[in-house]
Amino acid sequence: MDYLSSLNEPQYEGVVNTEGPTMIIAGAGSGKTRVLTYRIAYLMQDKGVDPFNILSLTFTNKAAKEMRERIESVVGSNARNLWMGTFHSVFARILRAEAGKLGYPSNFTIYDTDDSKSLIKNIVKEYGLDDKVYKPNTVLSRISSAKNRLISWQEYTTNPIYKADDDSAMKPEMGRLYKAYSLRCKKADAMDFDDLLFNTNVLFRDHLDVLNKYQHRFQYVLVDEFQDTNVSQYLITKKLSAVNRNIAVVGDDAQSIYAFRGADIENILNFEKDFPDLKVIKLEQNYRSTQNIVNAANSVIGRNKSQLKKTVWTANNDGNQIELIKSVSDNEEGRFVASEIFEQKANRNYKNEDFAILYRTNSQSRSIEEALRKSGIAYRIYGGLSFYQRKEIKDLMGYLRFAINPNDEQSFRRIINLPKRGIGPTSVEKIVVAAFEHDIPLWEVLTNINSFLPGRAANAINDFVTLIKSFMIYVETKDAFETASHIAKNSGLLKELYEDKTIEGLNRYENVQELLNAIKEFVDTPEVEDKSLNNFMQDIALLTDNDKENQETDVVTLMTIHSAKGLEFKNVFIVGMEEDLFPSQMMMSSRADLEEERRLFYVAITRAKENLYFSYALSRYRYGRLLNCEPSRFIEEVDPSYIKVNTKYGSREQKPSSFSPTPNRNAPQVGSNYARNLIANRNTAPKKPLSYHKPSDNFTPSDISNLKEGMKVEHPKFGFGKVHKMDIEGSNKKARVIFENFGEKTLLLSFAKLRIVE
DNA sequence: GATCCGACCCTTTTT
DNA sequence: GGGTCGGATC
Repeated sequence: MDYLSSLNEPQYEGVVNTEGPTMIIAGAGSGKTRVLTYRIAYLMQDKGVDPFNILSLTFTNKAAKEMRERIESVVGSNARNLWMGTFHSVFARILRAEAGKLGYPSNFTIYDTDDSKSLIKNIVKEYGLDDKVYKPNTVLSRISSAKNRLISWQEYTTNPIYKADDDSAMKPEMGRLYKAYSLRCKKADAMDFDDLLFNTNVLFRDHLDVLNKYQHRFQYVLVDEFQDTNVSQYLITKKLSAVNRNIAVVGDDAQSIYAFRGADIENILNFEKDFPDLKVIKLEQNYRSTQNIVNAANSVIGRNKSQLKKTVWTANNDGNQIELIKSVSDNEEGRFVASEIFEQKANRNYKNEDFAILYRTNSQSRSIEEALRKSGIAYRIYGGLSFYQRKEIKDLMGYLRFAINPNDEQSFRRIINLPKRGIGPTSVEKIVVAAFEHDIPLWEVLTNINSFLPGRAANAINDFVTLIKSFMIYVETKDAFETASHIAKNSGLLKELYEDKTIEGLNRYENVQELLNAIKEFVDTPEVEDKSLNNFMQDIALLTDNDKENQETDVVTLMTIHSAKGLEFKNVFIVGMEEDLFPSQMMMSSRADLEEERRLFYVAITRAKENLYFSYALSRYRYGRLLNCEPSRFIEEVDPSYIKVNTKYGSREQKPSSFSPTPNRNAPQVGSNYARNLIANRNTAPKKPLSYHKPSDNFTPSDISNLKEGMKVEHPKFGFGKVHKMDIEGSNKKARVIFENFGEKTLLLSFAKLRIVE
């Protein structure tokens, strides 16, 4: 095969070693995806394996989709028949086929995290427990981690170990909540994300005939990002491949960043125990990044105690040093990043798509976004609030879900009084409790509401039931698009949105239209045989924004480091490199946590192909307050020879001594690398204390698009000054302003905040 | 039961 | 900075 000739030795091994258990330890940028795709292509083309017999599990829908496309480009459209997807989507599909065996209908609802949390909130309230102690997040993560270790609520509530744990955590009711939560999900014919894996394990444990069927179907099993699998996922793959034993796992322990979600690095060790004849292949040559970036990354990850031995190296050029950018504030950080992108595009012919800005938390995107918008740089944000999490979308989805599964408690709560029907929380609570106490489905209570509620409320419910029944007929007889648009209109949702003429209202209306368009597209796809709403809704809860088609291509990418895993960009900015932010304050309590955080840093560094920037700010808005920040310890963890301080940005007063920490906090740092770096980089006199102008009380930036020479202006930092000259370079307008106390400064109009005084 | 307003919490990261 | 929740009021 000609495509095989392009592979190096271990890559080749990874592709053609198809029989028996294989573990591929793949360093960052070592061509992992290539090996995986070629391996599958090789199975199909050279070994004649039917794609229906290959199961390939990835971590994100996006990864699955990309891999399928790449395989398709080698072997053609037959690749569509591969079983390829995330653990959650593949096993949701299997669970729907086998649902009856577990006592679920095949149209069970998948609860997303919001559904789970709000159900927990309801239960905590019903039990009269303190919602400060039993926060939805805390409770859910406890339940989730139990499920991911395959601990059922029955086990949890009978084994005193868990009780003791919860008692000492001052949360003695956790077991009761786990039980109630599970029963309520079951009653609603709903599974949460963890149930999809948990119940697959139950299915394979209790129904050997089913297990047997899939064991024989999946002759070859591949698992990508193996380091991020949890126990529940691992056991599923282990069982599935127990007969044919053709299992290949691919991963990199250095990039394990999902321990918080139950991912267990032990899986790698267990794998060796479970499959003693395991063949281990190491991919160590990095083809992605420059020498400097690879070395910097190695110097970081070398600090972790727990890791598998491997040496990532590259034959690429040395490349440039990492540039360290210091800013006084998060807003300035945004401006610096934006102008660096602007400059690099102009000087080195990069396009927007060659840049990524990575951060630790989604909330950091705002200041960056603002700066990019102001400088006219097209960007796209991944993650954050996903399309399907928007209120108006959830509202419509609530109706769609409820028409398919009228026992879905969460959807019921969402839509019952939307639009207003005069049914308040009291009635809703009565209905839900009645269903539980009489042990009958929610829908049965609703259809016989007169036995449960008195007059006025009952009438409203009856109208609601009639409406839903009319929707159900559509669900049964029409395609997804007809059904959804009918429901959107006749539920009154669309009307309500249409009447809202505010900008946000318009936006919401458009979002609903976008959802309807997506459904239309689904219906119009020739390959889709089952065009029912039911089919459309199947794994919609498993989709995230990141899975959406990218409409614009030449855009700067903004995303969390977590979402960036598996991707690569020519130029990468890691922003917000500050203590308590990255590493996150929540990850500094234990060595294991800090090591995970460091692996995250490693992932971030290794996304870059050509140029890498670290950026930190001395102050930043967090929880609505302006906080002082210190540079991240991670900066000093990179061997200083790979870093240079960027002197283009930052105010002149504090130029070259740049990456000094603010003089406070940990005095014991003296003698650390930190202090040494500091001294090594200090090549000017000690920095002058800052004495910036304090903006006038009435300071509000003026519209400065028509700024003229001779105007008197106020700058929030530099104080008062006079516009000396206007410069225009391309689309870039600059003003040279002579400030009373700071002399001449050149300000980019797109960035500068100036108040025109006269 | 609906609506408005102030108090309070918050922030990891994702299927 | 923003989203949620509870209390006061209609």
